[in-house]
Amino acid sequence: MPELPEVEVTRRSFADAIEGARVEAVRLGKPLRWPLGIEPGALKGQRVGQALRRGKYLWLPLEKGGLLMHLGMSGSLNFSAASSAPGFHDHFDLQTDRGLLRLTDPRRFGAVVWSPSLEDDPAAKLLSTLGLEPFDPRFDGAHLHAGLSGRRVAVKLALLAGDIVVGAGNIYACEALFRAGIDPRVPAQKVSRPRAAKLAAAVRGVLAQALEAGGTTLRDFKDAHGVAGSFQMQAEVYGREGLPCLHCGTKIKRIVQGARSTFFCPSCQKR
DNA sequence: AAATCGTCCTGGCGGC
DNA sequence: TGCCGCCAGGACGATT
Repeated sequence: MPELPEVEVTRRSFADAIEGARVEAVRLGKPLRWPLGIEPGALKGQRVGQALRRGKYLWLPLEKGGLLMHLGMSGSLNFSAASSAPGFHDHFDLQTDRGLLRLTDPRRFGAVVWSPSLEDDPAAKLLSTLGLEPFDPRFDGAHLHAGLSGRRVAVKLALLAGDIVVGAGNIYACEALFRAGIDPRVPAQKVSRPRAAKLAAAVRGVLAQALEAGGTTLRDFKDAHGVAGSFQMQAEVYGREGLPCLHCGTKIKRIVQGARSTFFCPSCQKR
């Protein structure tokens, strides 16, 4: 599932190659999460700018507005000089004079939405609830602690909500909580200031490490050149139910929080 | 305001 | 072996 590292790895893998390209054609496949919001033909002839990332969204600027893209659960973007016939799960093609940018997304939770700018709807609305970027210097223990305060939900769910800090989805939230030694079930408001600082550092650390590993590839994820990530090899708790904790040997436990699996070590992670 | 729940979708897997 | 049913999972939008 593309989380921040996967989206950033994707961005880096095609941003330079596509910048300055001119749109030649747009092809839509099956409907994605939201409609494109503009007549595809209207994009023709426009130059592509520098791709940006905000949270798990990508913003591909065009001369008039731009495209806000989300990879959803199973999406990946591919950019190749040679164009090819679309496959069954290819639902958005941006043909340019430098190559074809294609969104492949079997589950179609992803989206490509045209917006007149990042400051106008629909992009502004979609981005308005997002918390700080994890590598923003303002994201620290104080910020995280303030964000967690007054919330009775489990700290794991507060992290996943993305309104305090963006980018940590299910895998990295589990990993960060393990690194910080915090039980994922602890009510958010019960996380002390020092532990919040530890957790903030853990979130940054795990996302940075995943970025270096090219992201996590469980099934579908590939960067824009088809390269898979390898962070799944370094995960300490995610997907390791029943296996011994790499630190203490206790069996890793799996519970369900907010209809999602949480993996944690009952010994290393305290309330 | 915060929390909960429904919703979207389909490959893959467990069960029989 | 083949079919069926269930589930994961990001995040919005509605509801309580």
